[in-house]
Amino acid sequence: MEQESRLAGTVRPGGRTAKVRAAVLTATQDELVERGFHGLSMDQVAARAGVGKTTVYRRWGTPSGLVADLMNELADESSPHADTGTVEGDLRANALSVLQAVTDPRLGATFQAVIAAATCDEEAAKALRAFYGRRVEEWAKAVDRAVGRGELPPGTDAKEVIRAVSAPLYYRLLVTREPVTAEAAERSALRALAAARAGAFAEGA
Amino acid sequence: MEQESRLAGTVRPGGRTAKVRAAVLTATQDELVERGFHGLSMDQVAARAGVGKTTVYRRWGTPSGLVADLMNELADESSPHADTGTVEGDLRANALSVLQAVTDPRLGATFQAVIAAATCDEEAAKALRAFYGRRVEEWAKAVDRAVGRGELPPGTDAKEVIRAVSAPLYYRLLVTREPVTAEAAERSALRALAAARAGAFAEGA
DNA sequence: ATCTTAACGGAACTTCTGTCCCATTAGGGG
DNA sequence: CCCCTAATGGGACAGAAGTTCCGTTAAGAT
Repeated sequence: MEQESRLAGTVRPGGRTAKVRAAVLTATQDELVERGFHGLSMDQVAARAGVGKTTVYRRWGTPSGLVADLMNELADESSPHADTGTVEGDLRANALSVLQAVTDPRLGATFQAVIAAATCDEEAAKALRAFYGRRVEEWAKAVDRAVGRGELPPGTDAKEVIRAVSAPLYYRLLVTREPVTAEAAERSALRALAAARAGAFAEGA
Repeated sequence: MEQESRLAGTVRPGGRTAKVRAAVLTATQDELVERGFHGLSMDQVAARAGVGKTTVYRRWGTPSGLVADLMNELADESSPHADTGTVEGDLRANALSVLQAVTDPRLGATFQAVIAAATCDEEAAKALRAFYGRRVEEWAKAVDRAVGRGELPPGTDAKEVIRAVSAPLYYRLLVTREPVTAEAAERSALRALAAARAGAFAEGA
């Protein structure tokens, strides 16, 4: 079997191809907002984007593929991370940035869709990991700075602290499905901070 | 329009109907383990359960409906919660119980499916809330006991502490999709405990 | 034991999903 | 500027998903 070549649209990614991709990804997000991942239909996306459905099937294959590509697109837009001078300020900023993301109608719908897709599609799971992996690394620097300043115990696992800030917000979003509020975000940041100060994120513990 | 009556199978829930439900829910879980929520097909479930597909469509309507009913079934099986004598012991027990649940092939696949379904189906979302609401309440008693004993500050939000133990584990399961290990569970319990001891779950904070 | 009817199941049917083929359009190298 | 071909798009098609109709089975009341 001949080595299956790269995806369609990668050899000649000029004007038309790029326009098609943009139109399709926008249409995908619109559909996600209106119908959710479960209601995402390739035909519908093609119609909405004004492109042939053959093209959508050929380039993205499945709804999961669409959603994974959408996430990859979002991952490229770098998230500006704060440097407020204190861990507390930085962690609050982080929590609020997560809040803003999951609260935004388009982004929120997209995240939920990717997470749903990732439960049974490896491509979507990969896109999800890539997105959060990068984001967590960026914000982890704030924790490392805090350790340097002596605000947090040496050996503190910076990435884990950042994940601990996000986790309760995603728990609310996905599991308990309560509204993710600014108060919840604040509390989440402060709780992670309290645990970090107590050394619960340090190596030995 | 005549008030649409109650669901099929609720007026005469005797032997046959109960058997059909059991067979269908078992088949649903089997399919979830093998194919995931995305691959759950009503026809396939009907065939596997050995019942008519008409019956499955009539009683459950959609894959989300199947999964929601499955979750309701699981919610009825009460989860024994521990009383080890210390908060630390109880929170660890809680974390390990979550670990066990999400690690179990059948339960884990079911949880992921319900969470995926809940992102765009209100019925599934409701079943999910009911399941975790009850579970959290049960385990929250352990935190209340700890407050009574003076192990944790007065005014500690017991349910929030319990949610804080679970959150990082679900974050791993759903978002970062790293394996949920016993170490992760232990740490999660200890971090929630550290924050609670520091008063980060108390009223004012 | 008998009767009523809730619930089930088979089969035909419609709609939607996904594939294939081939003509058309336009990127980008020469 | 022209040519080659990557990429698109329409239309026809096969198969799966979902609906409807109606006859059959058995729960539960009398």
